[in-house]
Order: sequence, then C-alpha cells, then structure tokens
Amino acid sequence: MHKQPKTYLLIMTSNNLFAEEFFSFLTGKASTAMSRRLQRNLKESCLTITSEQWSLLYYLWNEEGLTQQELANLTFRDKPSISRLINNLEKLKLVIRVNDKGDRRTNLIYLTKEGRKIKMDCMAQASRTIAEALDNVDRDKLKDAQHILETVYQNLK
Amino acid sequence: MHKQPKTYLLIMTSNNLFAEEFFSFLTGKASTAMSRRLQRNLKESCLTITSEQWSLLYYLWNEEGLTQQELANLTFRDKPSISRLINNLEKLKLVIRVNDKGDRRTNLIYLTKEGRKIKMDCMAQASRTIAEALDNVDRDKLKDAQHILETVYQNLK
DNA sequence: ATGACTTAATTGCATAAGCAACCTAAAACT
DNA sequence: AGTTTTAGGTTGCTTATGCAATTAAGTCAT
Repeated sequence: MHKQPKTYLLIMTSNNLFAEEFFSFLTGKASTAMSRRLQRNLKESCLTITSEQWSLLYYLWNEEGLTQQELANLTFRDKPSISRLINNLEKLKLVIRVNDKGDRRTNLIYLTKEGRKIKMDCMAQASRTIAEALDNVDRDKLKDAQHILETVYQNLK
Repeated sequence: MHKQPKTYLLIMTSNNLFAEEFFSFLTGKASTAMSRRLQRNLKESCLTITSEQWSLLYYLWNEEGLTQQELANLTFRDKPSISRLINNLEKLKLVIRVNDKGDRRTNLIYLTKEGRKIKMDCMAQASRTIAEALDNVDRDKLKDAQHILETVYQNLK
C-alpha cells in the first residue's frame, strides 16, 4: 500500500460534480453507446448476434483456430466469459470447438460456413457504427484519443 | 435508411485487422479496465459495492431525492436497470425509495446514513483509480480525448 | 515413474444489461 | 366527467460479466 498522492485529495474534497470531467471517464458512456448502436445496427440488418459475440467473431474472421485463452486475451475477458460466449455462438451454429489433437486441454475455435458468410455484413454494420460515432470528430485528435485509451488500458490491464 | 457512405466500404473491404485502430474504439477495453480496477480498489478498501452501484451513488452524493428516471438519464441506463440497481442498494441499506406525495408514480431516492458515510472513502478510491488510469497521460491531450468521447456519446445516444 | 506444479477450460454463484410487455397514476382531450 | 395518451416503475426473458473453485491434461523435477 502506498500513500495517496495529492491528486486524490484534490478530487476527493471537491463536491458538486466539480470533477465531472474526470469521472465521466469512469462511466464509459461512449463505449456503452457504441456497443448499443452496434447491436441496433446489426439487428436492423437482420444479424441476430450480440455486440459481445461480434467482438469474438471479429478476431476469428481474421484468423481461425484460436484457442479460448487467446480469445480471452484478445478481447480482455476472463476464460469463463469466453467459454459461455462460445457456447452461445455454437448454439447459433456460427463457430465450432475442435479439440486440439496435440494438446487435448485446448479447444481450437473455427468458424462454420455460416459464420464466414456473415462476415461482410457484420463488418459493414461495424463500419457504419464507427462512422456514425465519429461524425464531426477531428481525425487528428482522434488519433491522440485512441492513443490515450490505449495508455489507460495498458496502465490498468 | 440512407445510403452507406464510402468510408464503410473502405473499412469493410480491408482485411487482417488493418482497421484495428478503428475497431479498438468499439471494444471499450479502456472503460472495462477502468471499472474493473475501480471495483478492485473499492474491495481493497473494504467497500462492497459494485462499480455500477458506485455510479448511482456518485450522483446521489451530489444531490439526493433524484427520481429513478433522472438516475436513468444521468447514467445512461434504462429504467429496469435502475430499478434493479436500487433494489440491490436498498438491500445493502445504502439508499431508500421514498414515494413522492405530489406524484405518486415517482420514487425519490435518498441516501441512508450509511450511504452518506461511505462517500469519502468511495470517492477516494475513484480518484485513485483515475490517477492510476491516467499515469503517463498528457493532460492537454486528455482534454481533447474527453471532448471526443463526449462527441461520440452525443452522436449515438 | 511418481508426485508437484501449471495451464486450459468449465461450473457455480451473484450482479448487471437490454428489450418488450405490463401496471398504475397523471395529464390531455373532447 | 369520461376516455385516451403519456410517463414512472416493475416484471419476465435472455445474454453477459467477474470471481472462486473445480476438473482434466501437460510439464517439470527428482
């Protein structure tokens, strides 16, 4: 345990949402809004997957045969979350688990024909979502913002 | 329904995570990391509330007697979510519902003594979380980033 | 080769989310 | 006044989450 630096106290003793700007960072409204809109756009396009399922498929469209652990690392979820997401994706007949012959502990996750088929439509909706989100956003500042979010992630992960 | 602008196609046809930078925006890893860390910091400080509960209390510490609808708007959640969060906060004896005499449809949400008591400790942990998140982050660029996130939120909400 | 340690995945438990449907109270209309 | 519309909350259903504990398979050490 280390001593709390001055900044903590500064923010702590400020009342009346003075620090709103800082705390807004904590609430993640922007990313909530994005995944909600993604879900809506997918549905509007008759793609019945959730945004969480999308985030797994996104990596599988790029490379099949990933292990559940690899998917967990890529999407920053824990193993049980991945396990259940895969359960649901299997129910939807979009992916299949293939038990690795070499290491029988691991499952390699592959897309089904149907899973590959929806790639373009799903990516189009993702792109549309991003375009809607980034309306009126300065592209240079966006780069900085992405860099900051990456730093935050690295600081906390 | 409007036609899809060129940008969609550009991103759509790019393969192999070329557009990773854009899609990373969709995944919200940074905000997930923040709320996970907040939860951890609260727990370490023996505060047994979730980060979602924190986000309601945050507004109540500033102003009591908010309605559930107001809390829903402030935290960008739907009414059922608020309803259940309040249920849990009531179980924890941190808030109480007070039925409004003037408009018997609405509940006014007040903090209990215990709910008020934990404010400082919780805010300290929130400040600590933000400080940890923002280590090595340029403060000027941070302002820009917050502005961008606000724009994204406004675009999609 | 056996026992200790590690790693991949699953299961149990509690919390939280969104959407749709519902109920009740207030407000608006005629 | 009586009917319709709107607004605040709740309930049902399904999905997703984190953490802790567990099982099963590999690995390492002696």
